[in-house]
Amino acid sequence: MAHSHDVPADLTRNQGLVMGALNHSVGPLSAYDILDKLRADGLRAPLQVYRALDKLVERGLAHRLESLNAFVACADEHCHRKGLIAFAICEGCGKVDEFADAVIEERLGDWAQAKGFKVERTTMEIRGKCEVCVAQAA
Amino acid sequence: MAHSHDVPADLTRNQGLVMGALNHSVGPLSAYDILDKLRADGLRAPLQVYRALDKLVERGLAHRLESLNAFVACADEHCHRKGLIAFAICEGCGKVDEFADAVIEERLGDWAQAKGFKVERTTMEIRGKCEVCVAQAA
DNA sequence: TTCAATACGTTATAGCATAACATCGCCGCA
DNA sequence: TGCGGCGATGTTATGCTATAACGTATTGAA
Ligand SMILES: [Zn+2]
Ligand SMILES: [Zn+2]
Ligand SMILES: [Zn+2]
Ligand SMILES: [Zn+2]
Repeated sequence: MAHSHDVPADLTRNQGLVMGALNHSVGPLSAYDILDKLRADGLRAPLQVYRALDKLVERGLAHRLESLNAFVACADEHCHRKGLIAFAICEGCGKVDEFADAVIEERLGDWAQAKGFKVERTTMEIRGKCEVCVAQAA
Repeated sequence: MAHSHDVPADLTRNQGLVMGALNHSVGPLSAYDILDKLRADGLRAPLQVYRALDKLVERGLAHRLESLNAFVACADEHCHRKGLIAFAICEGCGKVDEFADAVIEERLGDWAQAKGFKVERTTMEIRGKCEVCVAQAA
């Protein structure tokens, strides 16, 4: 879960706190999870967290996992250069693996072009068990 | 929005009502949307809708769109034979196009095998504008 | 008939997200 | 220096999404 500690310095206080919470978590956190972790730092209302998350997601420092209603720190410094990002979410340990695949993206582009569909955003989330958890279950 | 009217006959009353609501909608419906449409038929509580939806999704007659917290009728009679299904959701008119792509699925399988990840379920949702809505915007 | 499985109905509650409004601090500019 | 815009913040209230917990009813075998 390589989390990048070289966080941009121009984050606001709340943004920094939220980013820190995400960076120090092994798995995704809901906005309310984050809020609970940050009450000691003075945060009190969900909106404070949501507003920070909006900015972080906008800047590509964090991602929203639609299928979990939760958020993770971006694990790939350069993911904003890539188009489609996929997430593999382990139901066992909660870890999230982030990856990009040019072939899938191209294939999707082909489909869109054929249909005249203008893609604005794609979410791809794979649920299952990671290697470690598969081994443990056996 | 080809909705299949040859719905299985063994649905329960509530399941049938919910399926009907989905079939007659041009776009996705939230559970609460469905509830409102079915109050006249006697449904009163969210749980009645959610329980029906669970069964319908389980049988592949409906799909849940994670990025919308909403549900659509399955548009492809044979989609349960296919693996990965993708949804293209138009932000303009709300229509949803359901399709399967073997290449994407294979590519995903390759990634999973390389990583030792055991895939259980995949959601792929593309947000954007359909051909009609793109034309209108121009 | 008896039992188990499934569906149903109802109330209450938990979890996720945003509206609306006031305030504050920063920075560019008259 | 003082004004004014803008973005971030703080706070309260509210709305939307989903499930827990309980009891009843129906069905369909053994
Ligand atoms: Zn990323
Ligand atoms: Zn795992
Ligand atoms: Zn389908
Ligand atoms: Zn459209």
